Amino acid sequence: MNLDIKDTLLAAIEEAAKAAIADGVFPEAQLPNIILEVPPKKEMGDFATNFAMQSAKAFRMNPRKIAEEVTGRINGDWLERVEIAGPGFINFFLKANVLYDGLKAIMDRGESFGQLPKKDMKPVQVEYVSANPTGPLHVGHGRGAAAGSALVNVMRAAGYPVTSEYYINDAGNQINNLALSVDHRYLELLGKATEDTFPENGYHGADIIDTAQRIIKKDGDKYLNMSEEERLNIFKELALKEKLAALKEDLAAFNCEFDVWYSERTLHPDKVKAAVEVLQKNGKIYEEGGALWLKSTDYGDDKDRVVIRDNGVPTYLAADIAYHKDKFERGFGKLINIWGADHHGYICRVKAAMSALGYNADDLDVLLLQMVRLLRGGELVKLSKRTGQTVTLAELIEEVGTDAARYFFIMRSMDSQLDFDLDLAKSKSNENPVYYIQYAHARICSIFRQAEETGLKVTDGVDLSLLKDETEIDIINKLQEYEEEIERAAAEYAPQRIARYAYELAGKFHSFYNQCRILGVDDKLAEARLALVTVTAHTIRHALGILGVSAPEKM
RNA sequence: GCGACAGUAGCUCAGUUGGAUAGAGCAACGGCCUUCUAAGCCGUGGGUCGGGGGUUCGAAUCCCUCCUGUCGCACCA
Repeated sequence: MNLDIKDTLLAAIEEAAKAAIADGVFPEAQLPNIILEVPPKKEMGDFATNFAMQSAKAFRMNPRKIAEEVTGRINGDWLERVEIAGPGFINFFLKANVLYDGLKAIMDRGESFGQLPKKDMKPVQVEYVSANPTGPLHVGHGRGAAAGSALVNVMRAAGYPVTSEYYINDAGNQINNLALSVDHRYLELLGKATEDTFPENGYHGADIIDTAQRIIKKDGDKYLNMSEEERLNIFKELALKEKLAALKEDLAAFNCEFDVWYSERTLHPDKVKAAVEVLQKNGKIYEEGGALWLKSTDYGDDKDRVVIRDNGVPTYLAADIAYHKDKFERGFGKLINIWGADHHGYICRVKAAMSALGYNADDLDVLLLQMVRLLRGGELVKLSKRTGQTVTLAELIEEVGTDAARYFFIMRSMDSQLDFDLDLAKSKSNENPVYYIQYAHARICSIFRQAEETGLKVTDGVDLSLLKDETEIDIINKLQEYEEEIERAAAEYAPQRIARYAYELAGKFHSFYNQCRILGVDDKLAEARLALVTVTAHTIRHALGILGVSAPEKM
């Protein structure tokens, strides 16, 4: 509910409790943290607190007795009445004008409703997707893309200073394997190699063959005359450029924008070297078997980890340590990484490295995204990275659309496995939650169009107290919760809360729509209702915007 | 073996700073379109919150233990 009235109420409870202590009714004791909640039933009032039960032990008193003493000391012109219920809940019933004042306050916010004040804090970085540029994004990356961008959006709405970043793994073995794969396909297409000699760690995707074909179309067989090394270097850069461009295109089509594209290559060799030197200086590196090891076991890891191989080449971890060190050096106070759950074993060693560098490992939060399984016709779709048998994000968007795909990815909490039902996502039916929300928005927009024709509009003198229907009250209450929901979703890194909120708000609107008419009723009432749905449409649009889902005006 | 995450209605899932009679969608059943979009609304039925212990006024929620599922446990990334 409305944050102001909540603060007023909290203060009133605290004051009442302190007054009771001053009166000698309660013993001197530390007051518990007072919690206000919206009760599950309307008969339980607009707000409730379990303060009496919380403090029963400290006061050594019966909770109901405590509740009586507190309620006897609370009054305010915003309060209709107070009741004590159950084991000692205190239920507050607010005067109706509080509700209408709250709605008026939202109306006055206009387009800014849903945008919380900027927080005064060090910038936060969210790094997500960061898939290797060795092939197209698949559905698993899609979940990361949807969850990450929604998290960025909701944190920005909550006022956090957020920078989004994509780490491009454009150095290391996988890029060499990419070059080898393209090269082999190139030779194959020119009849100089056969499938059975395909590189062992090569990429089998059809996109690699496409790349080779494009090379031939453009330059023919001219690369056959070069040394293999020369050719591989050219193919490497060419393929990398192409894969990266495709990746950016896929993400843009999926409503994901990144502030920074960070190249791993810029870490080599200086920043990697510098990071290792700091670790050495801190005594967290030792040599064994010709390799340099990080003493990650000092920080709870199962075993120590190699950072520089015996051949002198840094491991992936070494680059990652340098990368995260660089993030902190860029001034971020909080780092959030979104990783696939299959990388969870990696968390401990990276955090260990941060501690070993002298940073606070708690300033790095790694969010794990559980796996996605695809269902079609009730059957599991078999996927294999090894053979290139995947469903790409582009194919998914093609099949079900960005809106449905994003909503489905976001609506489940990150740590639940997701069964993505392709048939459900593309069904234009009442089984599909994303359409349910969009439909509510489209219905309101339809009303706007007709209201305009009849000349109905909201004026400064609108009388909101005419909104007395239960479905109207429900919507107003729900609207009041929106910014608190944004705050929680951001603090808990839980964008799925916004998906659910949008669904629930849409549901309240649909109930209202079937219960009450806007056009054709008394002018003053029509105006009040138009005001109500105007704010509702804005809020749905805002929530969908956080989710990266469109809010169509017609369906 | 170790670890992360899950186990809640027939199905898919909400609900973790401990709170009132555990919620929603789908599926099932019964109603609502001469009026602003029926992609909608209203109603009915449906549960040993994986099992067992513990903590306390109170546990789906916290602790211990066991069972089941998924994913990991490289000088790969």
